[in-house]
Amino acid sequence: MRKTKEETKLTIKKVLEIATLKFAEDGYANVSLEDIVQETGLTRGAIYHHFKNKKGLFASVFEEVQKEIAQTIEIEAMKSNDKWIQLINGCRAFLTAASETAHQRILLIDGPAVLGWDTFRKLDQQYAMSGLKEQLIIMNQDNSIDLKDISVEALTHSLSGAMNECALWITEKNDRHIAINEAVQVIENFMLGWKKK
Amino acid sequence: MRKTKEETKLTIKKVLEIATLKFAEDGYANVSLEDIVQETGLTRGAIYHHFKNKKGLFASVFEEVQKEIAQTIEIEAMKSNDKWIQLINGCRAFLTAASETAHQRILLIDGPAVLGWDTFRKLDQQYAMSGLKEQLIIMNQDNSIDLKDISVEALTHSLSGAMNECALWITEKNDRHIAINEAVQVIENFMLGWKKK
DNA sequence: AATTATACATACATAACGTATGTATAATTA
DNA sequence: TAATTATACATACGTTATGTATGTATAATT
Repeated sequence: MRKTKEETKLTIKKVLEIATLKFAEDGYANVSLEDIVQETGLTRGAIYHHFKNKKGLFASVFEEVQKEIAQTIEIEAMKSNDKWIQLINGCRAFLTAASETAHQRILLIDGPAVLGWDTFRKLDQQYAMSGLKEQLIIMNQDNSIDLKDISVEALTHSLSGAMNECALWITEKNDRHIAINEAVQVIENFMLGWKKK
Repeated sequence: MRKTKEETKLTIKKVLEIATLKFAEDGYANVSLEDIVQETGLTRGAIYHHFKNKKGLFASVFEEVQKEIAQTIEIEAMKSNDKWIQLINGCRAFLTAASETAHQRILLIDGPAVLGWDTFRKLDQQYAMSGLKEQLIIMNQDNSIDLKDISVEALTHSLSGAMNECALWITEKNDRHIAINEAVQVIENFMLGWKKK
């Protein structure tokens, strides 16, 4: 009955993939472990062996999605050397990724509710917001922007919140491309006040 | 066993009050109807008589909290005749109310997850965001601001999202007063680009 | 005065979570 | 390589929470 380490990795991956799909489609509360069990062809025992409980499984799923998006952003942002363009491109990449992926329900809706605000914040900080904050600090230091007496933390949270909400808004628009542009334009205008020309 | 209409009103009010407290403290998922039943001294039957189910009870609670905050904002905003000051005061009032009330978990965290994004958005639109959007449109028309080619919708969502996130951030800071000021400053700066001098 | 509607209570069916335990076999050690 | 141990699951069960069906007393209505 015991599987090889390679096989084990595969089963975990399989569970995560299916759980991600189900959670994204139906929402955490509407997915029972039994659903996941059936689609994976495993049993409850298997899942409880690899994950602490339903919430633990969700946490793993959440982190995976988070990582994936963070990577996408990093890649897109780094396509330019201009710090300002990096910022804007990063924002666009987030809006695109977070609104297109079927995973946004996991990331933005169920995430905070299931994990709790503090846990969510820690993870969001680790993967998503730290990058944004650092970028702002760097830009402030090398004079790409001048934040003056503005609180970087408040600014970071404001931008992050604005983009999270926009991602959800974009998803329900029929022409996502237009909506993304509109959102990026707003975000860029938000920052324009601090831009050093 | 049957109560008079007055008494009925009171029981409903009692259930709502206790449910609000419990949901705010422990979160929707961690509150069982049994908890509420015990604290109200009623039975499950009573609750299912007045509300469709647990989610329905939460929806009622959510709407109450929403209404309450909307009122506070309206009152604060209308203390000035200057449209710009109305906007900023409204934002400050929201940040204050949504971060100080113990109800923010209901409003910002559980709300979207339990009700679903679309329902949440509809209610949020009805009570919170419509006011903001209207204010922006009015200001744009009477030349308090000039939004140019910016999408009002995208702007509204951005501001709303920024403030929601800030409200949560403010709550976990030890000096809320300072944090509120920092957040208001950011929001005001966001809008400054469009302000007609 | 008779009827009806309603504000609950009680009892039960169902579903979902989580835990305890068992087992086969891969991995490790002797 | 034989013996031991650790682990990847499966099975079975206990518990809890939701929701539904039904009963009953009494306020409201006719």
